Amino acid sequence: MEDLATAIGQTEVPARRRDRVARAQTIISAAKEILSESGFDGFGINSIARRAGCDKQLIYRYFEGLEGLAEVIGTEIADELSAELETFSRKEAPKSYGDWVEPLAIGLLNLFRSNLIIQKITAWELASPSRLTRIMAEARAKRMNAWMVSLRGEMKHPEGLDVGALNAIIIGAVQHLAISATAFGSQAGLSLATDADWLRVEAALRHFVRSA
Amino acid sequence: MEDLATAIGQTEVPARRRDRVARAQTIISAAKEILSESGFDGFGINSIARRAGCDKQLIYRYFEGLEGLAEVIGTEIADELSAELETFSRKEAPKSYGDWVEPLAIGLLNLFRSNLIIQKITAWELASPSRLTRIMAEARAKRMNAWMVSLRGEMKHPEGLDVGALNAIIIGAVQHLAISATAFGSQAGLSLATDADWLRVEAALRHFVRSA
DNA sequence: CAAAAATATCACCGGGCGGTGACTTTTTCT
DNA sequence: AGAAAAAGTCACCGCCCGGTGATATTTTTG
Repeated sequence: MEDLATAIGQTEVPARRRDRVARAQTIISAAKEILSESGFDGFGINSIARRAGCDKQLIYRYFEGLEGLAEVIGTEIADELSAELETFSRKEAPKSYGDWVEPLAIGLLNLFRSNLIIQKITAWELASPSRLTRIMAEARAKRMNAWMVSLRGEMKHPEGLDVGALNAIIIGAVQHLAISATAFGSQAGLSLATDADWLRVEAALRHFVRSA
Repeated sequence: MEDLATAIGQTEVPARRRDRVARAQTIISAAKEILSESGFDGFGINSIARRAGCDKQLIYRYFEGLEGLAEVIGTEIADELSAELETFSRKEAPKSYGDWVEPLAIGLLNLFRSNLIIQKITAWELASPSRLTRIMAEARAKRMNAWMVSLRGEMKHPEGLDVGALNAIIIGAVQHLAISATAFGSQAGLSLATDADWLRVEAALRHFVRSA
């Protein structure tokens, strides 16, 4: 990279031994790792700095403290989330509530299953809401809600169906199952370890939403 | 009370200024309060002793530390839970899956809604499992599972219904909604503050399980 | 090259935590 | 009554936390 710059003849950019953006990224990565592993328990100035291999002072300088760092991570997560949501939102005009909500439910399920950080943020905001959890969850929740209403706007609701309540139930179940699976490997006596287990869940979910 | 004892002529039981069991109960109550309010965040030796108005040493002496205290509280909670579960388990032989699971779902929903401690224990075990959370959740989970299988044994399952998966979904949803309601007052855009809100949830839940 | 600014590190503070030993006061036993 | 045991209090320890000022090192600028 630097070779390119000098070759072009720009103001030389010597391979800096001190690179702020790289450092900042290291810190962000360390914080994300900790968050995935231990949640907000280990999400502290000392712990993050230790894992990033730098002094905690840098976190204050680069991000103006933990809250700033949380904001950065929150928006990063939200961006990744937005991208993922797009991938399973475009189906043709749904014909029924089941048609509409089934891919939504399955998509969310897999999204939550595969994203440990979102699991931790969700779980911690339920167990121990704080400034930090709220900062992180805010951007994410905003995008998810926007996405949902955008989907909802596309279809007409059947008469007599309380779509808001039904969705809250479905989404709640999906979140709970995903979180419980990584925490215990099971939920309410149902093992949630193998792919076969999850296929059962998917089938049951489909059954629920289609028969509604 | 003491008057009665002396009147009868028993070995006099002077109104003790130091009463171990009363003290112990004070400590347990204090711990439960803290648990309801702050979860396992504030569930520490110092904090509990402060709230109970006594020295933390007593917690070590009476309960052999935090873990012992957690065990006592866990079994207390489990006992209360067992009693409550009995109250809505006895319906006549159910004729369908919906018949069987509807009162179960609604009962669990109201039980979780009204029991802050169980909410906190559940939420914390998902967010930050530890020795303490596990100790507390163990007795409770054991009784709940026993109760569920006892119910399950009473009915024959319709063919093609994955009862285990369906139940896991329903129970997960119920738990998540209750916890989310006390934490935010809403879930997935659905307000969960007023009784009317919860009636919507109950109706939607009934709709789900009946149509399954 | 030297001065200035950015970058990074270190040492230290107060405070809360869990945990423990030594102590005083009360109750019970003989 | 006096001794032993139980109940309760106090002071202290080491540890890790978040936070901050002073300092060392590197990079950029003039």
